[in-house]
Amino acid sequence: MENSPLHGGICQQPNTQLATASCLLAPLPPVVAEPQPEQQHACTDAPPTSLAPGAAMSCPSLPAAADWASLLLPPSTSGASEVDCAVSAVTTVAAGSKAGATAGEGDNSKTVKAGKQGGGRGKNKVTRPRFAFQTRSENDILDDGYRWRKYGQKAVKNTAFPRSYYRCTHHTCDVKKQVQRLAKDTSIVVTTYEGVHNHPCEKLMEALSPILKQLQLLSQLQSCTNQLL
DNA sequence: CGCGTTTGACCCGCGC
DNA sequence: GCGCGGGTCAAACGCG
Ligand SMILES: [Zn+2]
Repeated sequence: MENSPLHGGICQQPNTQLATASCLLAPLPPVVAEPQPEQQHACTDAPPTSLAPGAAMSCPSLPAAADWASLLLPPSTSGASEVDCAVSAVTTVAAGSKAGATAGEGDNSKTVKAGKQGGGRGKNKVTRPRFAFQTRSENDILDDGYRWRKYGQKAVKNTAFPRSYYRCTHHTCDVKKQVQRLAKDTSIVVTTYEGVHNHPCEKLMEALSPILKQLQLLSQLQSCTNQLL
């Protein structure tokens, strides 16, 4: 079942804006942060494919924000394989630049053993959400705004290209992600995030600070205006 | 020197 | 019990 790890309708939207919005909405959206003046054009949109049973992921024509919100917190408990409802949407990333392209994403609570070397005897099974993203990019390394440290690389069966394992460098954060390319479509990179960041993404903040500043300014201005009225 | 990547070894669950 | 496949560790190495 390694093939077609994601299924479902395709929801796609402009990346940069989209990424920013989702980041603001959710505390830890694994999205790209670099607001690059990239021309983002919608990739080939496909007609809504039949969703797999259990994946009640519907992507009606909604504003980007709403769409993502629904994507980020789907109440439905899906019972599929690894990444349950992985909506596939591929955003094209221009080569040479790290523009964000997000694709599908599935939430899955997987039981993983927490204990490890040296006395982690606890059968402590922690369930943490997993999100799968698919990106069409020539570049392997996509900067999503967080800092990752690679801790492993392994070749998986039936996959010509190795899979890389990354971990968030924050001490208070043990989010992991793995990146691999599709065997057939070399141009597609699948990124699977595991867990949630419990810290802000400073890169995103940095990129956003001017905008936020201006927002504050506008807010003040508005309040002043209201008082005058 | 501090930090991130490389890379083989190790571990562990699972199927036979 | 053993082999395999996938995930992680950690020493060594490289770079700014
Ligand atoms: Zn993190």
